[in-house]
Amino acid sequence: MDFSENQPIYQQISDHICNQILDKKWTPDDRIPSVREIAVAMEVNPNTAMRAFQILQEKGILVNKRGVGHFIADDAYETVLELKRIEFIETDVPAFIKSMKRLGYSLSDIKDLA
Amino acid sequence: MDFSENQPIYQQISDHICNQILDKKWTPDDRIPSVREIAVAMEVNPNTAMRAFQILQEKGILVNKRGVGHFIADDAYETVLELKRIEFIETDVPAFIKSMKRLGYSLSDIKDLA
Amino acid sequence: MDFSENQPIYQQISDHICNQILDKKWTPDDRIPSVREIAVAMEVNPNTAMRAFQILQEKGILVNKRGVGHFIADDAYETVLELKRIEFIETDVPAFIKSMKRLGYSLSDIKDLA
Amino acid sequence: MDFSENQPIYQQISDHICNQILDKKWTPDDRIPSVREIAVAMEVNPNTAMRAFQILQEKGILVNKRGVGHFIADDAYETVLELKRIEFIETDVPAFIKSMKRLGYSLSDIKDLA
DNA sequence: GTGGTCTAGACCACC
DNA sequence: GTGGTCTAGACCACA
Repeated sequence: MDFSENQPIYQQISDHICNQILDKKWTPDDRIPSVREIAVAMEVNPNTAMRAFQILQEKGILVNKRGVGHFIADDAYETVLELKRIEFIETDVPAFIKSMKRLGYSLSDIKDLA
Repeated sequence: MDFSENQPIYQQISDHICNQILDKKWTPDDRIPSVREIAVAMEVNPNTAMRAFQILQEKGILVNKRGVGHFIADDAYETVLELKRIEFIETDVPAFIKSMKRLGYSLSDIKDLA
Repeated sequence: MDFSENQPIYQQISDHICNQILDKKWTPDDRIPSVREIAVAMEVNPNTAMRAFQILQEKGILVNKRGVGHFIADDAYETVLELKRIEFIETDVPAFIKSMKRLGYSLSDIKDLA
Repeated sequence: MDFSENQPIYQQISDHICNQILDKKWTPDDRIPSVREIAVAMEVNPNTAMRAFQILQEKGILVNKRGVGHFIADDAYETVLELKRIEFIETDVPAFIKSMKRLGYSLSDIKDLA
């Protein structure tokens, strides 16, 4: 895992976890590697890893059993999908369409590019 | 004009100017409001507004006549269009397609939404 | 039984037991479920359940007959009542009154809510 | 300002700020002392102070102007009041009433104590 | 072993 | 000057 510069690392980590869930690589009740394990694996400070976990916990995507570890929440897939879809539909798509039109492209042009 | 949090303000300003040019609201030889005017109008630090201008000047989109003001360059439209198109094709489109697929949408879904 | 996040689980367990006593659901000489039983029932680490028992034992609310189990002490009800009343009067009530006033409520408002 | 032990410092700080707002000592558009200033004044690490600020920012109680500082949001008073009231009514009051009854007290007893 | 909090100090981008 | 991110390392409570 290597990190881009324009986004805080903790956010990239939490996005990565969301993607794992969307791709069904991690499913409910799976135990996530501990803060320390992730920190070592990603060559990152434990605090940074922790922060990623906390974000997801607040959104109800991860669940924390104290003294035990972090787990994928039961409805994590649905939650992530909904959150990301809302963001996509309400933010990404309009922005994309807007700059597409401004640059003189149409959806069929995009189709050809994809 | 209100600013998003994920992007530096000076970039949002310079993007805004580019968009004005793309939308043909500002055309070559138009005099652009002075740094101070912009700063006041946008409730922004003059340094910030200045920085936006400098970026555009370096790219040849604005030209500066000392003691007079900033003006839209002759080939500003073409320059902006090319720059933005490259960024769009190489960065925005792939990213858009990627998250589109991950969320289970297709281009025809986007068509319906647009 | 589900646990809140702001308090250690062992304390929540021992509070729970105290409440059973106050509500007269458990009375002197009743044998309390074994540590293992409680641990399984509450989906908790046996160490955690054990710790709850020890606290109550130190306060003279439970008594331990080795090899047999834990039992409610003779004067458990009185002991619990006194301990909890002190805490209530000296800590809970002042804190409650303070935030009540800050939020613009009076005791008669509370009466209506209750 | 001295801190209790049972609660994280960053939470006590953010509660303190909320109380300042409830008590109308800080009003909308007031600039809050910078992270560093607070850190020095409270003899706390800047990171800890920062965390308190972020919590309030997420709740819309503080607003951050980048490179400038943190400010009390326009509707901070209403927001805080509502948040705290909900917590009070839905959590604190029922818990208080419950243990009050369990300990054999009534609201008129509380009145005498207050 | 786990998470959680806190410190100290550095570095950066932004205004 | 401001906030924001990150590291390194310590310490603690909890299970």
